[in-house]
Amino acid sequence: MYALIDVNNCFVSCERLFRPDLRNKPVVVLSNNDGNVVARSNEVKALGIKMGVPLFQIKHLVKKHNIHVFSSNYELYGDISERIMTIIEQFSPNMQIYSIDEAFIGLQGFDYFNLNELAQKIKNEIWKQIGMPVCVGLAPTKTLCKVANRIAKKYPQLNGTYVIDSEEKRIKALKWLRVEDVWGISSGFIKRMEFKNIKSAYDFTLLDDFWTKKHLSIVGLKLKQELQGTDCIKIDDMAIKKSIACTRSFDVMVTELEELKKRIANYTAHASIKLRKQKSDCNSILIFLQTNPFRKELPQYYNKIIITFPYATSSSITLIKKAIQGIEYLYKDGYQFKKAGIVLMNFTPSENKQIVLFNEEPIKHIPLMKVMDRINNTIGNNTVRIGSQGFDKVFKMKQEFRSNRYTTRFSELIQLKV
DNA sequence: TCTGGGGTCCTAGGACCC
DNA sequence: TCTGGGGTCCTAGGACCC
Repeated sequence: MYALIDVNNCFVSCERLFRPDLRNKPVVVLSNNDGNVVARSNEVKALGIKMGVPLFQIKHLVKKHNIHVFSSNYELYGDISERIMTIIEQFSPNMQIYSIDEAFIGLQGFDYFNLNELAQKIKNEIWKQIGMPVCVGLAPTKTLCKVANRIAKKYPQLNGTYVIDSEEKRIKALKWLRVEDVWGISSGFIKRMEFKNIKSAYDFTLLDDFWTKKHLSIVGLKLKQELQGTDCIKIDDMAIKKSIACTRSFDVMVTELEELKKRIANYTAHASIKLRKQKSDCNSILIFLQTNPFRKELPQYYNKIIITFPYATSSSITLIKKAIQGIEYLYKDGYQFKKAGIVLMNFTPSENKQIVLFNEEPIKHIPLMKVMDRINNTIGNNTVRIGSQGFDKVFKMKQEFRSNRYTTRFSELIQLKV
């Protein structure tokens, strides 16, 4: 058996933690630049406001229903998430953090436990220690856990937990769930199944294996078997990432290359810190640049380049140099740019670094980065930086409605003192 | 006027090999 | 005029997730 612990309306619940007066009131949290709705309270869901709609399209509803609006505050959400994960970790040595608000744990060896009691205990512990509401779904496969969790969320009388531990419960749950709500089934798959007249998740499990594999690939077949109760997706320690990205839409249109270079340098610095934190090096970086696709009346441009180097590095200096080469190559005069970003790729562990004969990177970068990270960790982000990052506010964003950094202000305070 | 960010996995096809 | 068979590895792009 596995358990899936999933925070209810995560970002909204984080905001409510420090604004208890907003419980039972309609609340939304927005994406960067206050663009789209990325989290909704139950009250907002009930109004029919969909995930991902742009704020400007629902301005009238915000006013009419007195919806409380927050800009995203990822520092806060990340910190709350970490605390929740620490509690979950205590229930099983076998854990996979799936996203900022979800984690699976493996329950091998829990045969003699009352699983529903265990689920309640996890839920109550997180509520008691942190004040965040979660639902817990238990089942023999991860995909069925997702189903169980959905049921736990949907029916309040279950008190936030549900266990699928019999064939009857499995079939009942799958007949209840619409196929488009199955984890891993999206519009592409639905389209390919159109003529099969499949309505429920249960209908999906009746498909022929051969047909499923042929049209929905191994992914679809695994999904089907998972729903049938065969464990196909193992717990996977996702602690080491395979790529690290930093991309941003700009608060304003940018036309100058110098401005783009500065922004790209900051994105790269940000990503390289994450890279060093997980003790990886990379040997390629993708850089992209694009205009605003919503402004169809303006000339459009999108381009990307992948720069690969014959050695692996995590040096901000080297990576920023490559990123700037990339943006210089991509830049075109006469366009108004709205978005840019970088992705670090092809990781190797730092400790068994391959020695390269013609490495162009000075060996001094390694201790230098260590010192830089240590200073920035203790005194505050960006206290020491690479010259090309400039000295402007680092990630300029429209954030009209941001809450306080309630839990992570420590470094800011020290910075003020300095 | 205003439209997010960060990931994973799979596959087809190209470029090689003998 | 006729032109084989069987592999591996890599990569870009697609599809999916939260």
